[in-house]
Parts: sequence; C-alpha cells; structure tokens
Amino acid sequence: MALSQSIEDYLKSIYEIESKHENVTTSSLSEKLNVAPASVTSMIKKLSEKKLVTHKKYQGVKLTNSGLKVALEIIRHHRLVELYLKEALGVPWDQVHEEAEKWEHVLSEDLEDRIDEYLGHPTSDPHGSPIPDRNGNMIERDSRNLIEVSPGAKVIIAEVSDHNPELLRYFGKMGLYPETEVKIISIEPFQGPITLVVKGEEYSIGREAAKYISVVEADA
Amino acid sequence: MALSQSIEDYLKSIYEIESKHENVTTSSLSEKLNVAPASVTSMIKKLSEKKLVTHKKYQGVKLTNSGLKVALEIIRHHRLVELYLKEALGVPWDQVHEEAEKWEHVLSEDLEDRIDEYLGHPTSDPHGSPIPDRNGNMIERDSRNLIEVSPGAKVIIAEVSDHNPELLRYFGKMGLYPETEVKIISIEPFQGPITLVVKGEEYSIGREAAKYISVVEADA
DNA sequence: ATATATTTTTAGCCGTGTCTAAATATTTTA
DNA sequence: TAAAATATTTAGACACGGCTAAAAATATAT
Repeated sequence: MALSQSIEDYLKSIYEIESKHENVTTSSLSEKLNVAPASVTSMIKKLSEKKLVTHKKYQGVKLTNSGLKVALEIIRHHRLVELYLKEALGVPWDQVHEEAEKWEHVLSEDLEDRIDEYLGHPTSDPHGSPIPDRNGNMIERDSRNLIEVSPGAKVIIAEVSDHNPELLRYFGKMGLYPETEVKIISIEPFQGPITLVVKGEEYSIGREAAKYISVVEADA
Repeated sequence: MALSQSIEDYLKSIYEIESKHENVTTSSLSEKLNVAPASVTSMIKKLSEKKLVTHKKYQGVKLTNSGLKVALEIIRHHRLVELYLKEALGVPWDQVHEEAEKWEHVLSEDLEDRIDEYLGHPTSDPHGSPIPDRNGNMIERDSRNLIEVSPGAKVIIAEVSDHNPELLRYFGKMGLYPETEVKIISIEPFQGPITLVVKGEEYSIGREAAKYISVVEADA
C-alpha cells in the first residue's frame, strides 16, 4: 500500500496543476517534474492502474478521490514542514521548500501530528499557501494575481510562489510577505513594471516577478 | 557523487558491525539489512568499485577512509535526529530510531548544523550512543556489557541498543536510561537473571535483555 | 480541407537494487 | 583428512523509474 516517492511527487504535481484550473497534460507534468514525456506516459499508466487518476489517451489526467487524498496528505506534510523549519529552526523562507521537498516523503503520521500541535494547528505556510487539515480540508481564499489589480487599490498579499529561492529573497528584501498590505500605485502598459508601496516604501517590480504573487482584498 | 539511500544503509551497517569488533561478512550484513546474501554480494561489488570498502572474496569487507567518512556522516545525522525529536518534539525514546532511520538520508548539511546548534552540540543520543562531530570525531567510552559486571559493583549505564522499541519501553519502565547508576546485586548462573537496583528499586531482568545494555564504571 | 507542426504514446533500452537457484569455496565434524 | 555442513558467489530474472527514437494521434495553419 505504501506508495513510492515518485508516485507521491506525480500526485502532488497533478494536484498543483489542477488547482490552477489547468488541464493536466503529459507535457505539463513532464515540464514540472523534469522528466521526459515518455516517462510521464508510463507513470500515468501506473497511476491509472492503481486508480489514483483517471485517464483517457491523449486527454489529460484527473485525480480520483483516493489520488486526491494522497496528494493532500503530501501537501500537508510539505507545508507543515516548511512552517516548522522556519518557526522552530529558523530556516530562511527561501530554503524551506527544498528541505520540505525531501522530508515530506518520510514524515510519519505521529510526527506530523506533533509538528501540527507544536505549531498550534496552523492554516497556512510561510508562503501563504493553505495547509490542509488531516481530512484534507483547507481554507482557500479567493485570490487573484497581483498584475490584475487596479492601480490605486490596497490589497493584501495572499500567497507567493515557493519554488525560486532567489525570487523569494528578492521579495523578502522588499517585505513582500503573506498578509502584508500593499498599495498598487501603477501598472505600466507594454509589460511595464508594477509600482507599489509596502510599509511606506515604494518599489517597482517587473511583470515576471509580479506573476508569482497573488493577493486578496484588504480588510475594510 | 550523491550516494543512494541503499549505499548509505550498507555503509552504516558495515560501520556498526565493525565497531563491535566483528568481521563484516556477507551473512552478517544480510541479516542486519534483511536482504538475501546474494544481494549483499552484489552491493559489496559496487561499494568496492566506488572505493568505499575493501573486499577479498570469501573474506569480509572493511570500510576505506572515504567509506568511513560517509558512514559517520549518516550516523551523525541519525543520532542528532534522534535526540532532536526527543528534545524538541517529545517523541518517546522507543520511537525516535524508526523516524531517524528515514530522516537521516534526507537531512541537509545546513539543517544538520541548525539542529546541532539547537541542541548545544550534544555528544550523545537518547540511547547513549556517541554523536560524531562534523569531522567524524566522537567520545568513545570504554564500556562493557552489563552481564560482565561483578555482583556488588555499582556502574553507570552507558548505552542501550536502539533497535527494539518494546525492549526500550521495558527498560524505560525500570528507569534504565543512559547515565543512570545501577547496582548489580547478583547474576545467576545457567543463563539466570541479573538482579539490580535502579533508583532504590530492585529488578530482575533476563540475560537476553541485559545483553543490550552496556555500562561504564561509576564515578568515584 | 489538407498539409504541417505539435503532442502523446509505443517500443525498446538501461541502471539500481532486489530475488531465487545453482555452483563454488570455506569451515566444521567425524 | 575426507565428508558434510555452511557461507559466499555466480547466473539469471524482475520491478521500478528513468531514457531515446520512432510511430500515431491531435491541433494548427495555409
């Protein structure tokens, strides 16, 4: 019954693509997991046989209920570990992802519970991503991308992509952390920069970076 | 350059058998790692090619300097993690081994350092085993087995085998932890029980259990 | 609507780490 | 010391999760 690390990684990636409301194709998985398309095809076959995904040839895959359950379990591990490493051991937020990427696969249920307890049953990780509870439930906020905000608006950072440490350090220098309020000053046309104010300081950042920040409405 | 988990496990086991001053044979590894003797032979070939061990056919294997370095690194991970789990997350001492067995292979150098720092550069784990420092040096005490002690003597528990959770819980109930002073009352012949006093309480334990406890002289 | 480009799958290979069965070497015992 | 028992190695197989190259299906463009 225990699943391989590889299978866990595939299921997690499928979940992550699904949650961006995109079709989970062979090529999207190939790119995300850095494996050849042919390797994805053969893994999809295996996942399908194990009833973790449904698949029709040349169409994408979809998680079944049991596949979803596994994916959420791994994501819970990942996000709990990220937060734990930051809180308990002071690991900088740009490094927690890489460490969690390995630890998530070897975390026992017992230790998961202890970490959850230690952290006081947290609901989001250092990048603002929601942490599923043991039943897979989590608080999903209705966020949108930073580049979709109207100039003049005040918003709160909901989530920041955790994959690029350099980008995270860049965000960190400006104080662009989850739950931080930012005011959008301007969004220049022709892929121009976004100018915003964070804690009284004004910054201009490029579209490429801004894409990795999602925001929610500021509280009244 | 990165070694597989399997290779790390073999090197660790080889080290552990060597440190009992026993010849590291195909069958001893087979038994310790729970794999078929033939599997050990083929892995020995690989370790030998990688210059991690020396091997002459039908004789045992010995760690080379580089093999030893790897083994001590993994053992450092294992023992630091055991202690960390107990201290930071309250994992009971009979469970830390199993958890460490998995985590030891995915621990980064950075996290190793942070854990070491958190624990104040500890020199022994919850079972009394010495923790090697980053250079592989550790404090090896001149211990002997509990069953070799003369009746009447007062000794201090140095180390307790970490492999059997049930045994550890049994020891725990009697307070048989490392650094605890015990007085040996009697050792009955014909594989008879050992009677000893721990913190004022008298217990009799069998030889089979006593074998897993090693002791040093009590301080003057 | 057909040709071209792209995506996906199939076919076949490889390294890792395991296994069983059989052969060979070593050790023990009679 | 020769026979029997035990330990080790060899030979050959298998599951896993990758790969490349080529075939097939789908999507795009002319």
